[in-house]
Amino acid sequence: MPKKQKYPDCVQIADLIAILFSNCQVKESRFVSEHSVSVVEFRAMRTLNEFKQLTVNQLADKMSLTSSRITRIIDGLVSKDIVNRESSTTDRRVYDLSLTDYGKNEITIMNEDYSKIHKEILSIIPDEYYDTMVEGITKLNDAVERWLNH
Amino acid sequence: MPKKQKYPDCVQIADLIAILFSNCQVKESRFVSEHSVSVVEFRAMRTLNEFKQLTVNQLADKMSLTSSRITRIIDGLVSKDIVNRESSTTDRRVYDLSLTDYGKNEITIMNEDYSKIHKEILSIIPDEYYDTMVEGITKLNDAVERWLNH
DNA sequence: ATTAATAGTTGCTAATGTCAACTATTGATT
DNA sequence: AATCAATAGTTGACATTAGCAACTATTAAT
Repeated sequence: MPKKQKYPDCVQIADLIAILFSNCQVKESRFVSEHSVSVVEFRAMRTLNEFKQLTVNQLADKMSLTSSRITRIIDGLVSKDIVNRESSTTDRRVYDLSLTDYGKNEITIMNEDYSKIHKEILSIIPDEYYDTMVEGITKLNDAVERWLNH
Repeated sequence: MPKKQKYPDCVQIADLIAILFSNCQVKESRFVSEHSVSVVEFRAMRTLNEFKQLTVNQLADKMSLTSSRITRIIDGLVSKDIVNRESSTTDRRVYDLSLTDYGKNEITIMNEDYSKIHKEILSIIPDEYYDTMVEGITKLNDAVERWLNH
């Protein structure tokens, strides 16, 4: 049997993704505006919290930004005492970046708040649909990621 | 029976949405880089294509931007002969914005291409999961929208 | 007729981001 | 060991995206 696609145009889903994307942008900026960091700073903090310690280039890679941009972002976070920037002991060209104790505390609070917002957002979805939703979004994300890597 | 939520923390889904959001950003900018417009310009063109004719304030509202920003965006699109900016006949303070024939042609081509990319992205998802995915994303989007409007 | 409100534009500023040139250090080659 | 190439991060110059406040022109209200 020849392969036949059920939904040939994908116009509906393309629109849907575009709208979701735009709404999430508004959501993100509204969230950070209630804390004392910016959208990128929050992203950098989350990344550093996940990987514990990264070099400038590694963080640039994780965040899909240039090392130059990372320098500036980290400058800001160091001045707020959120990030430690220490010269590597094995290679003096390298800087090891990690969260300070204060930074760890801040990101924990923000993550809790971030989850709380999503809990609030998702509270209107009945429990029995939750798995369907997670599955749907996971599939979409897998598909987008695969496309981005060719 | 007291209400009991099945997934109290929403940490997983919050992370998932954050990752999807970031991936979609990369996807959008890669898409527009293959055409001669920017991400916002594409968004403005799509909005004008959907509503046919809008004033500056109406477009600002649809795009969640300030009228000041819209002026600049439209300046660019007018200079590329994509948008018509005509003084309203009923109220001389108002400008009616609409796509030119060239603009309509361009957005049609871009939309086809945009759908093609999503078709490509979604081609790895088996047909039987497609509905689940659309449903999941729709539910998430409804929830985000409801949260944004308090 | 005067005052209020509205629609859009412009100047200024901030945040986000890239690229190219630079410094300092490390690795490779003869 | 000395030189050259590669790598890591920073800095300067610039572009884009965006908001706010002040402004002009027009319309609505008293």
